[in-house]
Amino acid sequence: MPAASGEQGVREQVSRMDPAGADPCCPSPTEGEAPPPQGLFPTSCNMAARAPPPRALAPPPVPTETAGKEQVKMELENASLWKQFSAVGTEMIITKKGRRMFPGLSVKLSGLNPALRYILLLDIVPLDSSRYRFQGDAWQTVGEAEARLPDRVFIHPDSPATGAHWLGRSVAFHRAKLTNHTLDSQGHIILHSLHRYQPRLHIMEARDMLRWGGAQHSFSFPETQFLTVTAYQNPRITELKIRSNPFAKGFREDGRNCKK
DNA sequence: TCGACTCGCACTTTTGAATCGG
DNA sequence: ACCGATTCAAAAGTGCGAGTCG
Repeated sequence: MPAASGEQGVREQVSRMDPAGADPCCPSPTEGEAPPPQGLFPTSCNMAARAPPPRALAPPPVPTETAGKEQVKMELENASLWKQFSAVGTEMIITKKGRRMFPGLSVKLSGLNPALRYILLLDIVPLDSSRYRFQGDAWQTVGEAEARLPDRVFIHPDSPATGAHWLGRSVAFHRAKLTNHTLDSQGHIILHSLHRYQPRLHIMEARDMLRWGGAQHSFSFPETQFLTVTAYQNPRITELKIRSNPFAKGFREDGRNCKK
């Protein structure tokens, strides 16, 4: 299946950590996108104020002299599935214990330096400042969004790995979990229910897990935007999920658990 | 009263340890 | 002793529906 081209449906921002500049743990918002209310990574104060998730670290920067000379590209592998959901209005269940995303984010990378090491990150940012409700047959805004929660990132379990490792294989973030538990200690990404979000993927040069720095590439795919819910609102989304998700096989018409 | 949320259920897939044979 | 393939049980991931909460 041909994946979406690097130019189609992909927005990339490339930024560079300034070794001697502003707070390296909180890079200023990248250009070309509405600046999120908070930086990509929590401030050290934020990190100290809450229990750190197992793989969500705020490492010190590493000055690097090697910038990506070739253009780094990221393609969404399962873009067609995402587009099916997006056409209906993607909903993601969030639970207290954490729920995986479906569809999951699966991408292919190109343009990385095979010899350099990289860390791949996923974070999810609010799309707007509204709260939503499913009324009639559509989502409508019903008021102001709740206060933004502390940012958390999901670090791909293979990180850090060389460019050679990431190139030519599909990189899946299906283990990332979403929760509505504001005091979550499992490192899941905390979101508000009934809000709209945009997942973002980041590639960072790194020598190891504790020394990040150098060029940073950020990508977002419009078709991966979603609304968070604690129970599906749109029956068409339920139908699509049951049809597409192997774990929900039991609810298909030929399954024993299907409702008549 | 109503909408949002939680929890347990029955089902499926995934994962990893144990076992077996070459 | 080692390694790869197979088996199997436990863990994890699904949506549903009833019950709870504010």
